[in-house]
Amino acid sequence: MKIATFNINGIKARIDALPAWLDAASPDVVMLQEIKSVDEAFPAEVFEQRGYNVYTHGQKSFNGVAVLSKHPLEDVTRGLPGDDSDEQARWIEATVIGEKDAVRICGLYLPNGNPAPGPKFDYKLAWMARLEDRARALLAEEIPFLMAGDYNIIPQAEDAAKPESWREDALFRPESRAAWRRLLNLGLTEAFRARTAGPGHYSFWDYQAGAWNRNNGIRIDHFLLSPACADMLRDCQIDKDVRAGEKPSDHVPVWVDLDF
DNA sequence: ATGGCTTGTGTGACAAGA
Repeated sequence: MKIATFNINGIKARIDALPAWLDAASPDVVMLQEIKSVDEAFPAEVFEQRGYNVYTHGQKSFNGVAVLSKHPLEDVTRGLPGDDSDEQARWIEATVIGEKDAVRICGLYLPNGNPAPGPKFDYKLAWMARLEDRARALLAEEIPFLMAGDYNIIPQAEDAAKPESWREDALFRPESRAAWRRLLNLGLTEAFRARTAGPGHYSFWDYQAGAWNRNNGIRIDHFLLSPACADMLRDCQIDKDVRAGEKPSDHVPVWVDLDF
């Protein structure tokens, strides 16, 4: 089962590039972030024509997440628990039934948090505390699960081409990385680092200042796997070449191949 | 980078992103 995450930076702007990647990569499931669309305006038919079931959790102008799945999903829920006043569309979860097992998949768009310090950074950290609570609850259910998406977290210095320039940034500040480590310390496995060591692996390159041409990137799109899900991991890759395509997103897809 | 680009909104510039 090939499961991908892709921050598309607007479904309207990616209406050619996203189907082109789907046709080339043919993932079974895709978690999308930053659809920047309300549910009614999401062009589901483009993906239904390609055999995908479409589940959206959108909002006007900003944020918005979705799941595309060749297998019908069960028990789809929208919104991260823990704050009924939070109106930002950043979380969707569902169950995928495989041949041997079922896996709970969570698609997330974690707040950027800049400028830090400030209210946006406070919101990021509060959101990460709710994420940790949700991970604990899923662990207690003892079902295999994964949490995938744009975490807006640079885990370590090796995950940035120029780590010194991110030192004060909400993506790399000590408080953000500590919250990330608390997730790992629950017993979750980061899929990419379970298979690939060393620097130079990125999932985002800014549109500005020739960041792509200079390979000035950061790795901020991640998969966290529960222990049972980590046992299913066969592969994890970053589709870097997508960044060189026609009218690309500033993020590229990351995917796992799971045996279930 | 005091943001050099790209989005959405909407038809003006601005807000937001990372």
